[in-house]
Amino acid sequence: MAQKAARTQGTQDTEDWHSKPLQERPGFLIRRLHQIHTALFVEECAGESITPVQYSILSALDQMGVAEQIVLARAVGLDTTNVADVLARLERQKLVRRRVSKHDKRMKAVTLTQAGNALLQRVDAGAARAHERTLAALAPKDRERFMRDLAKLVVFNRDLDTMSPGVR
Amino acid sequence: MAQKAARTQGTQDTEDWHSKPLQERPGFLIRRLHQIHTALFVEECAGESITPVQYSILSALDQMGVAEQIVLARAVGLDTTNVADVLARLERQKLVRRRVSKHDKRMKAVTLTQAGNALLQRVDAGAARAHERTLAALAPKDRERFMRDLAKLVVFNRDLDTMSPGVR
DNA sequence: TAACAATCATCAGTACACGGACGAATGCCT
DNA sequence: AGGCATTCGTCCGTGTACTGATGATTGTTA
Repeated sequence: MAQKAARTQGTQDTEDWHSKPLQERPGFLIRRLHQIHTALFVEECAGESITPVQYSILSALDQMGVAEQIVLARAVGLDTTNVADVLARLERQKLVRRRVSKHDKRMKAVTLTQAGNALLQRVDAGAARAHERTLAALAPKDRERFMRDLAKLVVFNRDLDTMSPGVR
Repeated sequence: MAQKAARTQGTQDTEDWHSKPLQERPGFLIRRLHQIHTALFVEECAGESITPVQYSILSALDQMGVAEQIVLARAVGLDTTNVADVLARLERQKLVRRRVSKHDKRMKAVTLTQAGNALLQRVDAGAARAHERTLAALAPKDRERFMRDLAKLVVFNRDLDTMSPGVR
């Protein structure tokens, strides 16, 4: 499908691709924006030593109450290895608790501790500011549309990264 | 302007921020899109064992001819530690060559080898396809606007990540 | 010229991010 | 019940990404 929408100005074909400056390549800009947001997040949450990914996991946990690692992995869009890694760090800081699930002894049920919950509260405003600053260069209208497009791109490709198999 | 457009679904203030689903947070979506593009890139360049970052560095090198590590770092938006790390891998694969600069013995001048150039050629089409697929969910018009906004966001914040000091 | 600050690369340490392999537990299927 | 594929977590290895510290070199300035 979709085999040759060349011709319309931009969209040059694979030919002269590598002469395209980095600044105009989607992958490059996406990576850079990711870096920028991470830097802003850490800056806004200074003193609390937390990262965007950890914040995502804690947030998800807050919204879900209890969750197995694999459920968490799907929720935040990471593979299970990575989630286990991050959770180990969070557990070391006593922000979450992990215990073997009673129903299925293969699984580990994860919960937020009080400390975890408290951290989430403290960090909340900083996280909001970081997100706000990330998009600050766009006018409100553009910002909303940008977010919609972003969501569309992510949803469209949700099936091809990490947790490909049993999604559903 | 825009001081409390609450009510209209989105844009709530920092208050109930953490009740916002992950799927609607900029940082989350940006991270996911970055993952997706990386996955697509690797998939499209299968067999050639190369990553987007390595491709960026090789591309930059191709466009610049020769470059010191620090120049390269600024060009691709990475810190010098990371660049040195990636370059070490590329050098191990004989894709680049590093030698101490004659003018300034603190610096290392980096060049593309023939193998590096050849790899760049081979990978080019795959890289283009990956970029194309990353944005496939958007109509051409939306795609262009999205890219413009993306560039705007990155430029707006160029000074706060990594190579902050001597950038002009 | 001799002390000094700045610059560049590297090293060590930490954190994300993934694939592959493995053991334990589970569910199914005969 | 016994076998067997699947699922879940973990371990190992690789690759990005940054901070902080260190050593070598350079440029400046007293």
